Amino acid sequence: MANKKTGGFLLKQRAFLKLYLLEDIEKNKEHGLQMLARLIKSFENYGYVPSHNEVYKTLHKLYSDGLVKRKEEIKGIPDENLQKIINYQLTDKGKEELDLYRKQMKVELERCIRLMEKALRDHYGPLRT
Amino acid sequence: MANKKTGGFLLKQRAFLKLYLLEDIEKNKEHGLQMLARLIKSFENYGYVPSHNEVYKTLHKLYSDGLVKRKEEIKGIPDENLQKIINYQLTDKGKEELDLYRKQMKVELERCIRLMEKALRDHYGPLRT
DNA sequence: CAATGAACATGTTGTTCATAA
DNA sequence: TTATGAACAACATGTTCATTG
Repeated sequence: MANKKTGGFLLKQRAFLKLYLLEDIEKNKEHGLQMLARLIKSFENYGYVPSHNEVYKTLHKLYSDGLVKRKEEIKGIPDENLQKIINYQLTDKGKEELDLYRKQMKVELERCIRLMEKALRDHYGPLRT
Repeated sequence: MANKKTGGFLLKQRAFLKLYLLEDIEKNKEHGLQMLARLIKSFENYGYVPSHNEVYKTLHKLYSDGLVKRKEEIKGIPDENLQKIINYQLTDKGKEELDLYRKQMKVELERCIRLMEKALRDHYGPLRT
C-alpha cells in the first residue's frame, strides 16, 4: 500500500520522512516541532529543508493508518507558560510496519542511489573511487 | 529558472530526463519515441520506466525554452508506409545551456546521492565499503 | 512565541484519449 | 501500427492562514 509497483522514478519525500518519524517515535523522544527542528538540523548540509507542513502531514498519515497513537500533554510552567503538545507512540501495528518498512526503504534507497550513480556515469564517465 | 533555490528534496524526473535528451539531441541520433525506447532499455534494471508522456513534455519544454529546433521529416517507404517524425537539433542557446546544465546536474546528482547515503547511515548504520 | 493544524494554490506525475501518416 | 500530442485526473508539495495555550 505504501509502495506502488509502477516504474517509479525517485523516492517521495513523505516516504523518506515516514521512516525518520517512525524511528523517532519508536525511541519516543519528541513531539512534532522538535522532530522537525532536529531533521532540519540534520539535513542542513544536504540542501534539504523539510517543512513543518510535511512533517505534520506525515504524522497525521501515520495516525490515520493506525501506526501511531496520540496523547495530549501539557508542557511548561503552570500559571505562566503552558503549551499543549502531542506525544506519539507506536501501536503494535506500527511496530510491525516499522520492521517491514525499514527493509523496504533500504532496498528503495539503494535503488535510487544506483539510479543516480548510473546517471553520473552516463553523463560524466566512470566514477572515480 | 530551471532550478529553484528552495530547500528541495530530490531531483525531479523532468530535470533528470532533460539532460539525457539534450545529450541525445546533441549527438542528433533519434526522434522522440526512439529516445524513449532507448531510455526504457537503459533503465530497465533500475526500476524506472519513463513514459512517453514525460519524454514529449520534456522535449516540448526544451523547444519552448528555445533550446532546440524542430524539423519535420518523412520516414518510410513511399506509397506504402510513411511516417512523419520530428528531428531535433540544439540551438546555440541549447548548446550553452547544455554546458551549464551538465555542471549543475553533476552537483545536484551528487547532492541527492549524499542525501540518500546519509539516510542509509542514519537507519542502517555505517556503510560497508 | 511555540505548537498544531488546515486551506489553498501550485507543481509534478500518470492515465487516457486524439490525430496523423 | 508508429509517432506525436494533448486532456484529464491524481498525487505531491509549498505557502499561507487559523487556532490554541
